[in-house]
Amino acid sequence: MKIATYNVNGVNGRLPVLLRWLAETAPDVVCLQELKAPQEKFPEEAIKDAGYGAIWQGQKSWNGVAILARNAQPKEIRRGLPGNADDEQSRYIEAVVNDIVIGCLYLPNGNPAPGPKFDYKLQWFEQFAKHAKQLLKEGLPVVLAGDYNVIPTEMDAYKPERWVEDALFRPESRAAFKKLVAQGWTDAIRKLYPNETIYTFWDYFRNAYGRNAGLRIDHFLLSPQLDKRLVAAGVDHHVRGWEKTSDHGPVWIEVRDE
DNA sequence: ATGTCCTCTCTTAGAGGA
Repeated sequence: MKIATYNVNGVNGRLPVLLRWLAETAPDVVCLQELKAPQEKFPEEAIKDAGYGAIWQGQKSWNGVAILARNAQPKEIRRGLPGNADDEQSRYIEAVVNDIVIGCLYLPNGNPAPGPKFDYKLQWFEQFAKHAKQLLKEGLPVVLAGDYNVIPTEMDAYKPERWVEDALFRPESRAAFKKLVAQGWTDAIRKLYPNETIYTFWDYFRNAYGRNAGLRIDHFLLSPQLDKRLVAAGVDHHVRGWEKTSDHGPVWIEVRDE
């Protein structure tokens, strides 16, 4: 079973790219972020015609998350984080597909830092970590997939020294990610590729993709019950080279069926 | 500082966000 995450950067603006990638790689589950579309403008029909059931939480202009399942309907567990009821930003949605709990997240960017946006990032992170801990306690196969907006280590940035003041790489962000993983999660990409340079995002500026000046900020965290089933992972980085493409590439893992 | 590209609006240019 192949599970993917993809920050599409506008689900309608990128629809041809999304559909082309779905047809080419046929992932079983897809977590999408940055829909940038209100609830009623999600391209439900086109995605259904491509063979995918979907649940989504939209928002005008910004954010927005969705879970797609091939030839199936994701069974929704929740939208929004528990304890975050007054959060107006659509950043989390959770469903069960094939007995696997799929948490799809779009963690706040947090720039400029320091400032209120960075405070919001850290507060959201804390709420998310609290929920993640609860999920671990349930002992189920769980994947938390999405755009974490965190560069975990120096290995994960083309020029880490350029990012030290940035909300994606500040010590507080890295520490929050590290603390989350330490609850008992496995960073799937890093587990399978402990020493390789792997990027999931390339800025639109300065030909970043052409120079492979990227960042690794889209992650899969696996609970122990899913980690033991992990067989492969990768980045469909060629998609980042397509016309009218997102600044992120799709990232995927493959897990054994049980 | 800059670069690019998305979406929305007091819309066809500019603002805000990433």
